[in-house]
Amino acid sequence: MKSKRKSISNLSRDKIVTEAIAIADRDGIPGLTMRKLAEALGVEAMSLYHHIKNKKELITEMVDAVVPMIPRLESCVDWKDALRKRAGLMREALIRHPWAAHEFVTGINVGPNMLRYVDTTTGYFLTAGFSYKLTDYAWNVIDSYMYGFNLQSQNFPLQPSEYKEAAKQFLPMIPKDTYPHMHTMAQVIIGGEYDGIQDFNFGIEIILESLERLLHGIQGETE
Amino acid sequence: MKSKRKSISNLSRDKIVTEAIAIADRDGIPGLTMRKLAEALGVEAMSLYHHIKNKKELITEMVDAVVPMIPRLESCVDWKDALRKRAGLMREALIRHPWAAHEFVTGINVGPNMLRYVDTTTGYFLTAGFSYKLTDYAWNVIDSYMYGFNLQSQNFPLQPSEYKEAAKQFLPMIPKDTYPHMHTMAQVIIGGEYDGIQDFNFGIEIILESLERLLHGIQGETE
DNA sequence: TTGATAGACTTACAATGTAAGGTTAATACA
DNA sequence: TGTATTAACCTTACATTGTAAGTCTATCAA
Repeated sequence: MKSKRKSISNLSRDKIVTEAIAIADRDGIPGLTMRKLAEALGVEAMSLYHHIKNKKELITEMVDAVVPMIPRLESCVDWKDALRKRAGLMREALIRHPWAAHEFVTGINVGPNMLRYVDTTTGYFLTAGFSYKLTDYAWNVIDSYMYGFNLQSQNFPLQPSEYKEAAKQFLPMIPKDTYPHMHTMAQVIIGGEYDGIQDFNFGIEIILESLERLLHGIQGETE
Repeated sequence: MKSKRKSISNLSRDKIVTEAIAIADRDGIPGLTMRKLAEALGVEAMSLYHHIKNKKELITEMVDAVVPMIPRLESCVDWKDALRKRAGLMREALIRHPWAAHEFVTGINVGPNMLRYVDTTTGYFLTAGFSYKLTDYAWNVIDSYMYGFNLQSQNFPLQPSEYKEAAKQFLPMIPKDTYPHMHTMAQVIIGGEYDGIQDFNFGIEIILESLERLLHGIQGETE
């Protein structure tokens, strides 16, 4: 008598989460209010509380729902390629859902998608021959970078095409004698030989390269 | 006739910012309310608005006030040592002010301390011989990692000493056939050969090592 | 039929940032 | 000295938020 009800409830729960993600994608988490969400679902705000405990729990569900599905490592695929693919997929997810990076990084997530995601990632490293300890380290470096990069770039107020003009505008605020390096840096930007915060992949490659050297024991410099 | 007023105003502004930082350190940014802040200063909430435009501006000031003072690169000091030092100082600041990482990463900051901080950092790279473009890339990788790592570890709900017990508790939620790698990882944790999210420095060393190789042109693998 | 209950609704409240405007005391100038 | 200006603070008020508490209703088991 309970299982039947539960399935109906779950359906509604899914609809709530889906709609909440759509709203958050548009308006951010502050723009996701219970009233607005309810209205979008043709319902009153308090009705939502029959399906979710509170807003925090809703966000937890939303986070798990946007965890990207990353492919299992097939034996023939290089672990580095697998991690590149994973980084690309996560980056796409973070771009599609601009609120998500902050939520991933803040607070714990143990939804089924996240668990699968983490398990697969861990598998990449273990299969490649990393120790458990090194796997944890490596995984952490990559994710810290991924989240940090995306948070920074998502919140950066300018488009690459606007850099030149902005730099020109701010140059007077950066006198050469106080900030010599930044002054020149800004001039370089104005000169057009430069295009600002770029290339997520640069960092991924940097990190993967060092990890590979660690894996092959080329140099034990781990401090 | 105006400058005299201004100095009094600035003094109050500083006191507001200082007190706001103290409150945020204790209660976080959500716990920093205008009323609470005013009360701590022996004043009514609306009085604050004579010195600051709004809460957002206040936070901007707070952020700049906690930017660590990093030493200028003296010619004899290795650029990597300078960056290690910088990372350590920033990490201390982020630990002392748990709200700060999020604010650094979210929204732009052009206060005088931040400008000096960025200028000095840029100087490390340029002096070492990095191009402007590579300097920007490198600076970005390090900061993305720094912010990402701190956000993750600060929000991680467990102390290292609690890992073992937590892992034991969660093990049933991680069946071996669904999550084979994580299952073993959790067992390793229980086995005690492992101590969880650790070592900020690991990532810094990893990144610095690759950057040095790029600087010396050992391998052009930058994708 | 009856009565339990899932699921929606109504009302209400406390907490928040801050707009609008009032009060007071110090300063600038006649 | 007297008067006008104004910096600094205060009072009141409001819209917006999450959500507690309780109500109504249609469905389904008995």
